[in-house]
Amino acid sequence: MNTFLSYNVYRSNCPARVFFETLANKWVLLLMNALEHEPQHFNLLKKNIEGISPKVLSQTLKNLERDGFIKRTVMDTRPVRVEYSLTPFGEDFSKTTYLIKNWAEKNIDRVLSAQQIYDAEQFK
Amino acid sequence: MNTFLSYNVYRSNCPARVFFETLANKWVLLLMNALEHEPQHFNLLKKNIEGISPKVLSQTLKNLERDGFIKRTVMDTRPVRVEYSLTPFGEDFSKTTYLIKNWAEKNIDRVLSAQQIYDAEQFK
DNA sequence: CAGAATCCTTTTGGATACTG
DNA sequence: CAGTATCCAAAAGGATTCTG
Repeated sequence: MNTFLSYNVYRSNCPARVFFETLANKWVLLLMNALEHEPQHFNLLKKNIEGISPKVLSQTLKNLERDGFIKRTVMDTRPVRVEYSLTPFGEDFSKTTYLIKNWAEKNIDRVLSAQQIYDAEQFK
Repeated sequence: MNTFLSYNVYRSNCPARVFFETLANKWVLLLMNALEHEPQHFNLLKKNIEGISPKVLSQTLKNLERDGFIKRTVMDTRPVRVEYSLTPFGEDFSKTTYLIKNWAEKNIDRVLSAQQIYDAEQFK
């Protein structure tokens, strides 16, 4: 069945690598975080995640649904409303994505000053 | 100085968002993990991270050095050897990147079966 | 060995208009 | 409202060759 003794993201055609590459995407990570603990509708997500186009939002949601992270619920209203929420599996993963988001927000100041120092050094 | 009351990755021109987008990259994440606890030379990294080209490896290393994650040490030998290692700041971040890598390797089986179920459902 | 340079392919994404 | 479709621009990446 599976020819890999164990999964390894460093191997270019390991399934874990392929999957890992789909996760290493800004829209995926932002979306997972945006949905943490609060289901949202399509247009709300589009508004909350600044800069995402309907096309990209749509395809990213579809992929995450396929991977089992997101549940798509069509509301029986006119006009139709569609609610996106995390599955328990998605909730689990979002704990990890949150850490990256959080780390970035917490450490950006330090990165910015490292960049300034580096750039000044190059200029000399 | 800084016009942002607080950093927020959901705002498209917040510095934290810009930085976050540089992190949401497969080569960055793989590289950070590859260097965890073991400094390596250029060609060793190239060998260990399957599929990375010298061009991409070089530019990714340079960016990570600029951000303060990586230290580049030129060895005084012939021919020259260059050692890449994580800074303490990089070590800290690598703890987070490790969690993603680890999560992917641990949960890939579940994702693969979710995909199969989803695809079968679409086919009906 | 470490990496720069070049050129070219592929992927990703953005804008916009349109539909059930 | 929740998308899809189209077309196009931009960015990322790959292969290869070359040099100090």
